[in-house]
Amino acid sequence: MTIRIYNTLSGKREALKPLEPGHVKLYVCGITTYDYCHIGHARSALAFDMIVRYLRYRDYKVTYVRNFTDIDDKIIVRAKEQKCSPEELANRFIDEFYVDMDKLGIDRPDIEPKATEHITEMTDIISELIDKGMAYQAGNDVYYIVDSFPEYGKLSGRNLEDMKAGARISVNEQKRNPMDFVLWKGSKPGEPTWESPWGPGRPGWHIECSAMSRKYLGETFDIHGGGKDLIFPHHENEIAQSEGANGKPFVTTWIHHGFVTIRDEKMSKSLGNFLTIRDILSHYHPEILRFFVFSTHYRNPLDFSETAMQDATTGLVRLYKCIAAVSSLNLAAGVGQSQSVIDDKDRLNIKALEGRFQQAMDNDFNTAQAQGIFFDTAKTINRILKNLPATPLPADITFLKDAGSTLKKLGDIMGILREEGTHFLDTRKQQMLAEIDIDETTIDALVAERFQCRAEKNWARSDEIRDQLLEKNIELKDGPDGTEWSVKRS
RNA sequence: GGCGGCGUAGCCAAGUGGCUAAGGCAGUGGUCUGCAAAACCAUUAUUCAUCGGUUCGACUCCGAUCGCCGCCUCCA
Repeated sequence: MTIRIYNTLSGKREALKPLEPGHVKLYVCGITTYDYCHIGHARSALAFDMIVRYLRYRDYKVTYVRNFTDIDDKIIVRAKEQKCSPEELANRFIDEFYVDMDKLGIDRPDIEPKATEHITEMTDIISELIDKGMAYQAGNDVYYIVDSFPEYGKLSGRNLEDMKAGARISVNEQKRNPMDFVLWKGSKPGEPTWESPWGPGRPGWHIECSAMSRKYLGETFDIHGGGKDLIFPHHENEIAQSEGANGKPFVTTWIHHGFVTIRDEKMSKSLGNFLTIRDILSHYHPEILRFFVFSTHYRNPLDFSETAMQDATTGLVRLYKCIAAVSSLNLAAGVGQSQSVIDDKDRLNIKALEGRFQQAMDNDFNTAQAQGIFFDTAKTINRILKNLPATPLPADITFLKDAGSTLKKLGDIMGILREEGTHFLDTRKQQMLAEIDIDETTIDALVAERFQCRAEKNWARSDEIRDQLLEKNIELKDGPDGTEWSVKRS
């Protein structure tokens, strides 16, 4: 089976064929470091984290590069506002970014280059483009000549004529063609500057990715990724720069993920409708955010709402309850005299888990389908658990425990089910308990009183206690070994 | 205006032309229970925005229409 990936360049799903067999080289556009990250950034980081984990699970070696844009207009403006240097501002938000990434359990990429540490690599490419007649200096700026690259527009499906017709680009007297874009900006007083053959200045936005990807992954590599909003102009311009300078294809496969929306509108700083990662993580467990993110295919829009987060919570708790129940099975308890209670259909269903998971994920990383398979498996496991006799066959217990381990192993690719089931549920219980107006001692006392009442068949008082606790969002569960309680979400 | 995408049950969401249109949430009936809860079982789309076309066969391909969203300016 091969992994098929949707390629923005061709508009089709294509089989993954790394240029170097078995080794995938991946470059992802990272953040501009001037503010806290919102959940749109989280989706990007999570999507590529999942992709890298899946490729590694499928035995590919992966070299994963993700950059930091640490010099740019927004950084300069924000630094001025906050009365610090652009460098200080950038470093501060890189640190904050790592705080969020660590909380989300996202692995670090192999290489995380910063734009400001690769100025020479950028000026090299700019010089090459000038030598080839594909760029020109105008004043203290250097521009790319879009007309020199006949394939300009091939990624975004545009042509220069159409773009000029609907041009919203501000007129710049220096440019020969309004579509030409800046490679190097002459510096204004007070701005960070670097020396260059064209005078002091700083790089344009697009050139950093051309320069850093070439340095770390070569002139041609397998996958380049980012948000859909980067298709034009950012990635289109990268192609023009890199293919122009190198005279070789730049990237085989372009992966672009969809946006996080709120009430079906793109979450963005300019609309002011964004929620930061730390906003969300102060209310929800990181795995709940991950479960939510992966409930929709990565290319589709993902609409954030409290309801959707509640659904994700319910779903993840359901899976955790299942694996907690399996891990609490005691292998030594079985004395082996009973027969297997697992019928062939259920056995096959559980055995098919990993194969079905791979089939879903091979098809353009279909995590939504993969989650469906998890639920389907959990349902089967729960059914078997229900039918398990007091002294189950040890082989049955082993079979179930293996199924639980497989769920955890596959869940780890999406970054879920990483905790022990009982630990996750207990922690959650404690957190929810802290939010409501009752303590554990009181609950235990009432439960004990109710136990006595039930023994005396005093159902009136027994129900009264249950209702009283339910008012505080405490749900009771009477089992053969006594009464358990849990905190209900209000 | 140009380009791209989406429209599948009350809600969310898979579906790589052909086997019963996954799965989750919510709902309903049942098993269990003193009654509940959880879990399990059953049930919930003769139909995939609409209308045409291609095909032996279409949710899936093509065209048109309607609606929504995104990009074309910084953006994940």
